[in-house]
Amino acid sequence: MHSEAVASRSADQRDSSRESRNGGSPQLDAVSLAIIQQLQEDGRRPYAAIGKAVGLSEAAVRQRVQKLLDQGVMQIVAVTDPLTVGFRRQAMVGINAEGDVEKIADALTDMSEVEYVVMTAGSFDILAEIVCEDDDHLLDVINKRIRALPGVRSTESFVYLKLKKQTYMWGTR
Amino acid sequence: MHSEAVASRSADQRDSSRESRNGGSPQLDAVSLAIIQQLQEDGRRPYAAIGKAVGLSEAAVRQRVQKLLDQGVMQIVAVTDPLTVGFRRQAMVGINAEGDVEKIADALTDMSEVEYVVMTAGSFDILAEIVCEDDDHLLDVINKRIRALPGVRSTESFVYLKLKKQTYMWGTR
DNA sequence: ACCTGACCTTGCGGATTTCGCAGAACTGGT
DNA sequence: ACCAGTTCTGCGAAATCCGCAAGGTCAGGT
Repeated sequence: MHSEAVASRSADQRDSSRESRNGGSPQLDAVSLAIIQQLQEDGRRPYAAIGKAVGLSEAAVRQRVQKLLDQGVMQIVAVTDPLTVGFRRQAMVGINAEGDVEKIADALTDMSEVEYVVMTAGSFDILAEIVCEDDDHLLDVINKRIRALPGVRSTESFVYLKLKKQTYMWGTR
Repeated sequence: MHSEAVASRSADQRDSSRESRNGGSPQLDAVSLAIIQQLQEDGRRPYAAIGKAVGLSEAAVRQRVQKLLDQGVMQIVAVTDPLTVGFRRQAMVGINAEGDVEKIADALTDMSEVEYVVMTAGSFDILAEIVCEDDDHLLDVINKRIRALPGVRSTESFVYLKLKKQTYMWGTR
């Protein structure tokens, strides 16, 4: 059987006691969490199936998914190993900056070759992942564009040799 | 009109001259590339729409997508900002290792808190992204589990302060 | 030349899913 | 108690998915 979730409907799904636990920006209740979990397993899973799993009607799931998408809380996309798809050079770049670090992060965000930007604590202020087609391109991005940003004190690059794992399944463990 | 893609069908879609350009493992031709691109924009886009965009029938798209999924070339999933979803502590861990580095990478891959593992060239041999619920958990993973792995010489952690960008859109630029 | 295998197309129906909308239910504020 | 805003449910209608069958085309091998 796989319909237990529907059981205690009247017991209130969006459990406000639990919502407060999460300090994130747009509060996510337990049901949305469950929906996201479903879509992390299969981004194309039908709304009806998700509804059955989380104890909601098909229409309700649809609305919530749409809202989560609109709010930018999640996105449903195809992900691949870039190396498989023809991007042979990738690197993580650690950056030391001075001044307005966030502004630099924003500048990196605007670069199409930069796929991932995160501000960190530690010996780097920012970590940025670069995806390029070849060495020339990578060199160009790192030396000409990133190092040229005002406030960038120094950078250190880690060229990817082999991607071993790439998951999107927190909560599903 | 929006049906130009269908025009030169007989001119052969799977253009073998271009396929050879890519050195990846399972050869991806231009059409599959285009399909992936479509699904990177919207993982739920209907097959018919994709077909119209890449110049293939609905059935053909369906078959290819299924194969790409089966082969593990891509996956269609929901991705989120973990911080929004209740995981408050994340970090990138740089690892210096001796001996069989790949074996260590495999060990990391087996840990559920490790979401991303990549072998690199540079002052770290491995970069691993850790996703945890709180500080205790993070500390435990880094100090007790990762540092305990045989062959791990040293580690350096970069705790995430703010995720600025996260894309999956190479090729779509 | 012939055959085989891989892949695509067209067409089809039935099951399933998506989508929009109207009405009911619940929440929080006054 | 009432009202406004939000969320959920229930339903048809339209669109999509899915499996299947009958060719067509092309590349490679014999």
